[in-house]
Amino acid sequence: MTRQAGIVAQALLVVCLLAAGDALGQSCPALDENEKAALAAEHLFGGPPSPGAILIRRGYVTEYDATRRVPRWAAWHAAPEYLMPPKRKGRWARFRTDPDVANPVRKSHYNGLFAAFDLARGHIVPYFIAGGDRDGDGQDAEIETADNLPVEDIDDACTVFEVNYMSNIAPQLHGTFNGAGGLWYALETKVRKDIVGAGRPIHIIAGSVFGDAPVRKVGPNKDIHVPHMFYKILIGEAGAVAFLFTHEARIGPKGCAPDAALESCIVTVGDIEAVTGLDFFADLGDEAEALIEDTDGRAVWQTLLGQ
DNA sequence: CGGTGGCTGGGG
DNA sequence: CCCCAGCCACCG
Repeated sequence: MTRQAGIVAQALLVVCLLAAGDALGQSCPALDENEKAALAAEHLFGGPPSPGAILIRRGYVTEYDATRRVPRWAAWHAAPEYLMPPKRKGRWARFRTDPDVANPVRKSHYNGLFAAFDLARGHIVPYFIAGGDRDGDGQDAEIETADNLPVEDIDDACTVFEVNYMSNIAPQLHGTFNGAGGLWYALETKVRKDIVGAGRPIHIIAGSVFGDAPVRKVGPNKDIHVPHMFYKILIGEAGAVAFLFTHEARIGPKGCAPDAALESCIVTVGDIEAVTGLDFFADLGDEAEALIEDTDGRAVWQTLLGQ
């Protein structure tokens, strides 16, 4: 190949990769109604916390806030068999445009935010629960055979792709929140290693909080809203424990500062409802709902940790 | 897509 | 101590 041809080939490669950078996740088989019902039943503990339209995925269920362009909440079942997703590299690492929302956020919309504001593409439903044989055909998204050849199950690959949809992403401060050393990372790590990884499956609901304070809006159209706070609720057999974290601003009287100890971020489910307007676990019925919402979060936390 | 890099915390 | 894991970023 001549030098000129080499330059042309290189340019073409770059163009193709730039186009692929905003790729759609469009190759996944659609879920039928029976599959959707089963997935909602698995992931959505106690019913949806709001009456809005929900998106049902293989690994989670979510309500996307199309106005603020971030997830409002997401709910998922975190089980030990889901802790083995393919290594997060190559196509498994790619953020994907959600084909199921209108005017979707694209990966490129976050370009430059990290350098300018330390805002990263933060997963609400984490990558590490995207594994497992979700469709029960005996094959995961990617396994190694005896011949050391990777074998792929497209349905389970879609679990991974859907976790990487940009509709599962919110702008999160990397250094002080989402990255190593941040409270969001610290809680995810505890869940992955010390709760689910220790053999105790749980249900999780997490989401964003917006209140009466100035909202930072980012992206090319300045329409991606940076949440004021984030919350996460863990539900186990002993009850629920809720965490409320300040991100850009504290809304209401609760919620810990970025440099607080993780345990000091524990609040009640009612505190999350007060600041979000959501109603969790409504399908349980008043008695069971009150029971799970009135449990001592700190005691539940210790139980989940096996202590 | 592969390669490389920064950051922090945990472990040998 | 260094090295690795898990968050990410950016480059061609």
